[in-house]
Amino acid sequence: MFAHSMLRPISNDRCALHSCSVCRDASPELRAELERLGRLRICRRGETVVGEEEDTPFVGNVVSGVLRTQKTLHDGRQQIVELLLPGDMFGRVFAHTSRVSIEAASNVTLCCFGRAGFEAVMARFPELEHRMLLSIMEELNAAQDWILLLGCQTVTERIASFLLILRRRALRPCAAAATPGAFPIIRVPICRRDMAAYLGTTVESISRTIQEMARRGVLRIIDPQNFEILDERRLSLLSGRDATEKPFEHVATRRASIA
Amino acid sequence: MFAHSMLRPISNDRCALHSCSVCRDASPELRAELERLGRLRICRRGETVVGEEEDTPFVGNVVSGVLRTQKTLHDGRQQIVELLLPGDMFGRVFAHTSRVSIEAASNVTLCCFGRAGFEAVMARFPELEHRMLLSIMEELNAAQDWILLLGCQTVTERIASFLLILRRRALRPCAAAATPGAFPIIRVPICRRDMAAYLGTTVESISRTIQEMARRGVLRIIDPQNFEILDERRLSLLSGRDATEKPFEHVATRRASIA
DNA sequence: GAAGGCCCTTGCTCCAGATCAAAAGGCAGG
DNA sequence: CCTGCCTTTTGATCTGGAGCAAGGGCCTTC
Repeated sequence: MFAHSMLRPISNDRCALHSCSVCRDASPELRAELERLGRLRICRRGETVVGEEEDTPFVGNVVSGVLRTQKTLHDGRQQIVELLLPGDMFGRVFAHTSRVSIEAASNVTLCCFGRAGFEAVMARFPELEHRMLLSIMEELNAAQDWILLLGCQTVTERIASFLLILRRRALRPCAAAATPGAFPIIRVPICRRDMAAYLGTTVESISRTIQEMARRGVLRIIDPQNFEILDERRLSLLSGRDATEKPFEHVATRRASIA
Repeated sequence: MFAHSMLRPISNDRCALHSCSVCRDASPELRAELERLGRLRICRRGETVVGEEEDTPFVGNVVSGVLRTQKTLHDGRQQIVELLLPGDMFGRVFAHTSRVSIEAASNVTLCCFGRAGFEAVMARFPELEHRMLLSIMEELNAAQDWILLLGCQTVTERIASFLLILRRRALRPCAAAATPGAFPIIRVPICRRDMAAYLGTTVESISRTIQEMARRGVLRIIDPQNFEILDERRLSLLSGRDATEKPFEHVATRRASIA
């Protein structure tokens, strides 16, 4: 029987992340160091990489697939706090116990670094520590954006925002190479249940809202995980984040104003 | 007429934060450096320290009072993303434009550092950069905790959690000195409108919920900003975060289970 | 000391979205 | 191929909390 996850050293042509993760722009010495430390690991969908309140033996980045980091209340309610796509880092340096559980939302390939080893490299390469600082600041920006989304946007706005975020990610240089020419198609890499846990709503509401968007001609449902964007302008308006939308003068409320 | 905010150098006995902010445990040289760079600034309630999408000329920490960092949607809906209490840092190093607006939720005293100057000190003192990394990681933890709160907790749970967080902050060593012996009293340093914008709800819901808690004997309302905790155990249960609460086996839903 | 603004509270109404229920399709394992 | 499980969708119902309105108290400004 195989171990339920496999570890192996990174051979030069394995980790395709050199151009878009911690390794990007790293000096040759640092890159060599990281390559020596890194181990590829494959996890199947549903597998837990790090448990909540558990020790975090390693950090790393996602090579392919999607990780979810989530928190669970004692009565079982769950909230996905972050989705980690290829190129994103997972795990926290200097943090002995994880404040979230990290699970595979799809089959994933990870590039893992032992936490102690990684910290040692950080101590020797200030450029790495600096890069980590910037990376965590970016993560904080995203988290604060999510707070806005959960705190005062409707389910429709959340879903539209989510689709647009996925789209922007897919159009980023290093990801675009992976899905060439698929311009108006958005691929949602997670199931409805995970979408619900991420967006702070339920599978039923998501299903209804997306079907409604399709009826209104905003998008076409190719299959439950793939949509063709028919009217990006309108999707952007639905997201409530459109910059061209004129500010209203009336008193702000918690709910969206009637569109 | 006075400038609407005043700047002055920190004299040795002015900034009381040596023991609990960036300065804590700083080497004497670093501390001297920061003291030379720091300027005290006083802002009145409602004043904007840094506007959304504006340039951030400085970073710093809160000496007294409360700052709120908030985001605004184009139709005017607002969400407070963070409350910064004495000892907390505001502003982002290396970030040229702010992603939030930073405003005084009460009269505040700030200790400000020019951003460029602070970054220069960081470059010379790795211990400072490291401390910043840890500080931002802590901020990220708090933000992710807030995502859980907004994503799947009821208004009652949010309020109870908020009160308990304030309580824990007030009991922390360096803050406790400021309010000695005030054990069962929670002071809420912000108005209902800010509470609502922070907790993702409305002033009416907050008012009703707190009154209900008082009717049930969980707390006593001394005045709208001061509460005496009568039953901490029950408050903790209401927060939905009590560790002793037994996990249910039934299917988890988005709503709280009937208590 | 009068006026205007906030701030907080409370009653009433209404609705977005959660919950409950059920059915159909797909996939993995035996 | 059958069985069981999971995913997605759709319909029907219910409710937590938002919206609206109004009243009283306090503070600041003129």
